[in-house]
Amino acid sequence: MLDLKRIRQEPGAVRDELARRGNREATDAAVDRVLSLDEERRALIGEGDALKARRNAVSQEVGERKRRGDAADDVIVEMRAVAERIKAVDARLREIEAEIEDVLLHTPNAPDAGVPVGGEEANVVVRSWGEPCSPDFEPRPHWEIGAELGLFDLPAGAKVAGSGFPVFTGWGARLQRALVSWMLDLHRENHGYTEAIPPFVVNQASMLGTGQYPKFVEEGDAYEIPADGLYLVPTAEVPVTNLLRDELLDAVRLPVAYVAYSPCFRREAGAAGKDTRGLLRLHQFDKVELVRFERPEHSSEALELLTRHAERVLQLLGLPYRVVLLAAGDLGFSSSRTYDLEVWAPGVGRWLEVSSCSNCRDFQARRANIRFRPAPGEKPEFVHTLNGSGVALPRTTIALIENGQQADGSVVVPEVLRPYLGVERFTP
RNA sequence: GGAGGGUUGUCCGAACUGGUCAAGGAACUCGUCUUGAAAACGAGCGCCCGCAAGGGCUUGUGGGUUCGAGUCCCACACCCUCCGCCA
Repeated sequence: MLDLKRIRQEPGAVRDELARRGNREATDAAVDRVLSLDEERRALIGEGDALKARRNAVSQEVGERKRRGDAADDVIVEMRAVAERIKAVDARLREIEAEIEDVLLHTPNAPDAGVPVGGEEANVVVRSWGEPCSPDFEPRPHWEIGAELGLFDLPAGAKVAGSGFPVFTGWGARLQRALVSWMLDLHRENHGYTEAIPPFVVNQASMLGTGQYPKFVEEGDAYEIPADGLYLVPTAEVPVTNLLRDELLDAVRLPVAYVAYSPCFRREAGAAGKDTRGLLRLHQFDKVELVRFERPEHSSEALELLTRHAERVLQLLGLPYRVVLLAAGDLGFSSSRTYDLEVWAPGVGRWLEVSSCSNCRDFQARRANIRFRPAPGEKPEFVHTLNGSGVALPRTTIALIENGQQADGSVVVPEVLRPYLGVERFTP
């Protein structure tokens, strides 16, 4: 959520920042709406406060008169009218504040200054690692290899739950478990993260805290459990970031860094029929997520650090990848700056997004009310929150299969996973 | 699912039958004192509106009763105890 005070103080700057996302008309309208509502709001506060001051003074007088045994009927009659008026003013004020909140909750984060303007086509590859080379035989797509080696059974998953709910079997299942264990170990031992297993459902306050509510939910992308007011987590970012919701942290506790495994559930309402082949796009998938809470002045460098931590996973797996700085129009709702990690998959002949590392600055912290006291005696400030996949499993699995495939139909297992799996390759 | 108890500020914790500023303490900040510190003492220590003076709000959340609600009523959330059910 953007800072109402800042919108009031520098509306022009806020307009320009938001316009970088590419829909100036809509964002300008939101800012203007907030400004006019805020003006009305402050006028009503003035009126209401004056009435309440009168009420407080008279109530005190009534108390004194009653204690003395005097009558107070005359002012009590006056106060009935004042109380009515206060109720009306407060009711209108609540409406206005709810509307301001509604607009603000639907308004995305402002992109960082260094973020390129434009849509997806304006994304910038900032670096790459490894050679996206194809083998000297015709590489096959992962769904063929997977079926042949019995790594997963998509028709079975479709029967049990529906299309997009995969079933991993045999070495494929063990590979998922190995990847999760190894990634958690890597980030905990080498990168200093605290391991966490969060709830896989969250309440509405949590969805609001990280920015999924209201938009993501309204657009039908979340799995809901109406009977309990819960949602299946679309990413561990939601429960883990909300671990510190409504907390006032000691500055010495920062940074806080969590690595968490969770399955992720997404309805992908807007993406029907797109990239549906094999494991490319799923309704349920596993992910290891990195979440950091930082002092504001450290969040920019923390995003670089967190991105390097995610990259380390791909390097150790030996998968060629590139780092893409997202343009403003391609940014997620809550993010001010995002690096996508895209891994090369020769079988499908494409770069696949396996991680998205974002600095949300104070956008989520303001929604979730996550603060810290910079120094003893100073005012609490909002922390900056960051998150990134470290990394998502299915597309990493695709890359492992398609990059590891051999002419004889076997798939070579990366060295780092061998202690977890006990084999060097998967064979037919 | 049933019964009971609870939720007060950064933390701890009080407030009889509704009528002062939500007592007091701890921590923290500034100041006085001190060679320095501790102790002691004084002030400050949440949010909103306002240039300011000042005013308003804040006892889990949301309603209600009342001139006036931490206090009374209703609903909900969460925590604790017990019963039931159950991995």
